[in-house]
Formats: sequence, C-alpha cells, structure tokens
Amino acid sequence: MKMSELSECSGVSVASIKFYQREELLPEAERTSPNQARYDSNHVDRLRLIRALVDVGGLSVATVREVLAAAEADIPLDWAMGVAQHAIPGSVELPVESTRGVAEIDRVTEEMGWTVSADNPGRGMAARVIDSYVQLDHEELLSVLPAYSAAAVMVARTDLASIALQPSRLRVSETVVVGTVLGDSLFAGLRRMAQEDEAHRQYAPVQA
Amino acid sequence: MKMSELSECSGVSVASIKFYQREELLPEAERTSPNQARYDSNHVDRLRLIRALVDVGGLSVATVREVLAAAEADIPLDWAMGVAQHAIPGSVELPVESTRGVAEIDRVTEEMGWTVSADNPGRGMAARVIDSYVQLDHEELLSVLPAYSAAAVMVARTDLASIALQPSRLRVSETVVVGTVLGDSLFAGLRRMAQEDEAHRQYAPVQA
DNA sequence: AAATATAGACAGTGACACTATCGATAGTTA
DNA sequence: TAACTATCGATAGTGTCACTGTCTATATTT
Repeated sequence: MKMSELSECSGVSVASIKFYQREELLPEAERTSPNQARYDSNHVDRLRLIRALVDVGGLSVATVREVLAAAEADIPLDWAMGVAQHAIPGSVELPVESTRGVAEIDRVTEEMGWTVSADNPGRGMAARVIDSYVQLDHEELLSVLPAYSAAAVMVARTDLASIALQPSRLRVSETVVVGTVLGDSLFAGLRRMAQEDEAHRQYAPVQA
Repeated sequence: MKMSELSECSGVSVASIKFYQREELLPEAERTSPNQARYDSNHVDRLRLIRALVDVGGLSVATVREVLAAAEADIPLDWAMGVAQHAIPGSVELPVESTRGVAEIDRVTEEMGWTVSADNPGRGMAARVIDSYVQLDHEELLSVLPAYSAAAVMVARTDLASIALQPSRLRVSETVVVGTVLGDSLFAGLRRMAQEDEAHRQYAPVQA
C-alpha cells in the first residue's frame, strides 16, 4: 500500500499522515527504497485509532503518543489497566498535597474498601474536582460521592469483563485504551440522557 | 473592589480578567467614571467558576460563555437539566444520520424505558462513541452498554437529588452546570480508581 | 505635583495541529 | 527512454486558542 492509498482508505490527508509520522504515532513502514515505503493494514488501523482518540476521546496528539507507547510496552496482564490511566484530559501533575479533596477521596476509598495506589491519576483528578466543589461553595455536591462510587464500580467491573474477552495481550492493551478513553465520553453521553429522563420523571410525571 | 483587588482575591491576572470581559464572560461592573469601575463578590465567584470550568472541566472559553449564558436564562425548573447539556467536550453538530451508533443508543433508550429527546447532546455523543467502537473493530465493547446505562441512571438520580436541595433558581442553574461539567471529571477519576481496585481483585487475589 | 492605577483598544506570543512547498529521487506510462 | 506523477524528508507557513503586553487617555492616591 502506498502513501496515497493509505491516505484514501484511512480518510486522513497525506500531510496529516506525515505529521503523525514525525510525531512518531505510526509504526515504521517497510522501506522499498530510500524514498519509498510500503504500508499495510496496521497503519490503517493505527490511523483510525489515532483519529478516534483525538476526535471522539478529545486527547491531544502528545497524549495519544504516550498512550500508544504504553499500550505497546509489554505490560503484565494484571496491570494492563494502568495503560490508559494517564489518558486523562485535565490531568496535570498535581502535588499530592493533603487538600480537602484528597481527604474526601481517601475516605471514599476506605469506605468502598478499594485498593488504590497513591499515584493513580484518577485519584488526583477526583480530588481536584472535590476541591473545586468546595472552593465554588458547592459543598453539598460532596453528597454525590457514595452513589458515584457505586456506579464507578459497576462500570469498572464491566470494563474488566470486556477485556477478559480479548484473545491476545496486544488486543487487551488496545481494548483498555479504547474502552477507557472513549468510555469516558460514552458514559458522559449516557449520563446526559439519563438526566433528561430523570428530570421528566420527577418534574412532569403527570401525563401518565 | 478595584481591578487589582479583584485580580488578587480571585487569583486571575488583570490581563486575563480583561480578556474574559472582552469575551463577555463576566457580568457588567458598576461604573464610577468613564474609566473606572467597581467589582464585587459576584465577579470573584464568576471568575472562580470560569477557572474551574476551564481548568478542571476542560471547557473552552467559548463553551463557558454558552454555558453561562444558558445558566442565566430563565429556564423552567423542570428543564434546568438542559442547561449544561451542551457543555460536552467532543460535542460537534453531528447530523442525525441513522448510523449503527444511533441505532444502538436508541435500542438502549428503549430498553431502559427512557424518555429522551432526539436532540439530547448525550445521544449524539454516545452514538459517536459506538460508531468508533465499531469502526475500530471493537464491537465486543457494545456489551458494556447495559451496565453503563444502569450506572448512568444511578448517577443521574443522584444529580437530580442534589439539585433538589438548592434554595433558588439561580443556584439550581449553577449547580447543574458545576455538577454536570465537573461531575464528568469526577466520575472519570472514580472509574480509574475502581478499575485499579477491580484489577487487583481479579488478577492478584492471592495475598489474602 | 508626582506616582500609581484603570479602561479600552489592539498587537504580540506560544502552544497546538495541521498544511503547503521544495528538492531529490523513484516508479509508471507513452 | 523521456515525460509525468508520486514519494520522502525537511522546513516553513497557517489558523485557532487563550492569553499577555503595550499604549493612550484619564482617574485616583500620596
């Protein structure tokens, strides 16, 4: 497969493919001469994955590079889940200061009986949100934590079940990445839908 | 309160405040003379809200403007939930074509007995993710839909319960915005934590 | 009166994700 | 085999976003 065909069947412009090559998001191509290379379906798949992560998952190109690199590393199966952990949109290196948020999240962790390492990126992210709730004078929103946590367990169990179906290690990594990154968007969408339904139920139940 | 004080006690630079004023993200200030104005705690609160939505929620300035405008409009209480609906990161005007994703999401809607309008943004977002799953050859991930939907209901019920606590209509709008936008991040964080815990449980239960 | 601050206008910056152009080959077609 | 098209790699340019800096004319403070 030549560059122009790769472009055509992936729907990504030649210029963009070159850009992704420069950014090392694509695997090496088989060289047939110093200025010619042959591409295959792996490249097509990779391009589609990149576009999904960027367009649907909202990741930056830099984050996609990290996530793909992690997914390719030979990670022990029991920690495959960590692969996509760092693909969190608002995830900045936050010092593990003891803020109110950290305390609340640690309390949730304890109450749920979870085993979570201190550097789990979700922990920092959740703590940051709690800190924002408090700073914005919406402390009453802390009351959502138990139900959110229970729902998170349901989702996480389902996530684990879907990776258990995978035949190969590589496939597991990809499933984790896709399922985690795009899963965030999927859940957000379903939540919006469920919100609308609940609003109808609670505020306009008259028409029954 | 003068500009410099507003800057100081909100933690936002004067230049940035001016930028937000240009972008019409801040309410008008009380003018004391043609080139002097007085700010109050509303401005401080608004600035904090903007920063939380941008930094923690990952919204763009343009989206924040839309969300704030919607939150200020006089929306009937039973539809306050719609206010923050459009604050979805990857939310692009997608034509309501009948894709596989739309079909799957409609099936979920039916099975859950939800009442969801056709233009609910979550519907488009969820459908887009499903389409990506299919295109990426991860059709097996469709199996997560029932559990995700059930979890979404738990979260949505909790969301509605927390807005029911609010004393005023304005406060309701703000709670919906904050709870929905930041809630997405909070849930994503909790999900990562629950994933790690489940991984430990399923793959390393030996150390008991 | 001098020093500092403010409003408003507008230009500039740096990061990001491409996009365009170029020169040196290489393959393809007439 | 000559003309034409495509490719590679490098480099430069574009448009958007979210600020940031500078400037002028006032206004306030000391």
